[in-house]
Amino acid sequence: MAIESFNAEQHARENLDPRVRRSRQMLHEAMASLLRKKSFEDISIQDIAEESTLNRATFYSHYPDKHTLLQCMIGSRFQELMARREVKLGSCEGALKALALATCDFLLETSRATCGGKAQLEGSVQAAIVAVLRAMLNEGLAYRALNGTVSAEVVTSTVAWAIFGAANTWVQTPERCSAEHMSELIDRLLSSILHSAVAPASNLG
Amino acid sequence: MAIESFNAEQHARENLDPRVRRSRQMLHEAMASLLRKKSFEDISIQDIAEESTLNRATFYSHYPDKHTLLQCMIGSRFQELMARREVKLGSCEGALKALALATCDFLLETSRATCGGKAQLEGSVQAAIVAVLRAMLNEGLAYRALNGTVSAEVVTSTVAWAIFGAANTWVQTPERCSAEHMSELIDRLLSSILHSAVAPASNLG
DNA sequence: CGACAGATGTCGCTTAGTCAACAGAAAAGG
DNA sequence: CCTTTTCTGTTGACTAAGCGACATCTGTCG
Repeated sequence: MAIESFNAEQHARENLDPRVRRSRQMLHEAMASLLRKKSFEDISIQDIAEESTLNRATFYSHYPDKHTLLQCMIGSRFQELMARREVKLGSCEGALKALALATCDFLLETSRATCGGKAQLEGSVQAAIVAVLRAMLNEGLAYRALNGTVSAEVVTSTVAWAIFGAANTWVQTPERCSAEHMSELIDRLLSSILHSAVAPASNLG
Repeated sequence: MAIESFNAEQHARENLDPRVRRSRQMLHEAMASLLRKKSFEDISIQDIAEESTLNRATFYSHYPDKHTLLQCMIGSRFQELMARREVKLGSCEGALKALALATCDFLLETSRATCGGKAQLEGSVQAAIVAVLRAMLNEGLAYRALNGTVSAEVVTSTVAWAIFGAANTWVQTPERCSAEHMSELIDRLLSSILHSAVAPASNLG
């Protein structure tokens, strides 16, 4: 239920009843707001209903539980950040670095906006972030000629998790370097992996 | 239709369907937002519908026209300002001045948040503001012994319009004094009128 | 002048959200 | 331990909002 509902939420983002868009938006905001006050496991469905001013039954008509809500919230906010920065892999050079930078910024901001400070992210949340990264990487590769040595899915999955892993340990490092510097580092580490998937003629920054 | 619907909106503010509250809130915000971009007469119902992300039919189920919406918006925002400042005529001393100050601040802020800058207020809008003033003055007098020389309604109406008149010309004065000073002035001008309605023993600041 | 694009109210049908009530699963606590 | 309370999912009846369509009523242009 988790990933499917998240994807459904994202893909049909346009032609979607304004009411459900609003309700989900309100549930997202309620969750974000509550996370500033208490830890995730202390948040009840009732809390979410009250904070969002929506009825409890309405919550259940959108999400089966609070984990799924959190996952969808993270995914959609991460995606919004990407959209705001207009991060697109179409424009080769520096795209990978931009992706890494966005991930670093997002994780840092998320951990700051959370009650526990740097509370370890839920497993499902990690998956949500990686899902966005994978989708973007896949889209980036879609327009390129591939050499069939490895499946594109494997490559993008590898790179996506690698970005997440790097960024995640980075935010949890007490004395960390700048996000800018970190993303530069990630770019250098991973660009070769990405190149290994595309045909020699094609070029990916 | 105008005043009645406004009052209905205010009085039943608590036990009111959340959906209705939300929709009206969104319509208010849409109107306020549009007023920053264009003048009132250039705003169409469709504009309001689009800006609020509500359906055009939904607008008509709340307000008969944009004039009524504007009026309700002004009234409710003015009332909110009062509530925020906890202006209450129960606490005698300085209450009238606080009322005047709130009115000055509100009119100034409203004219600033309007496209035309200092565009003359609609007649219905003036009535909305005065209605709030009158209601507060009436409530303030309700707990006091009155000498029957003049009806309380006449007094509060007089004072309310006087406050509005003073504040309104004040905001339209290019080189005006501070709102603080102006409200002090209004207080001195009008407090005697208010006193004329209450019994000698009672005291109203 | 008519043609035409756009705004206005209004209507019927569909769907989302509200609300009260329910039974069952945890916690709390004496 | 058993009671009491709180949270949880779920249901069904009711109401608000969405949507498309329609007949107007503008204003504008050739």
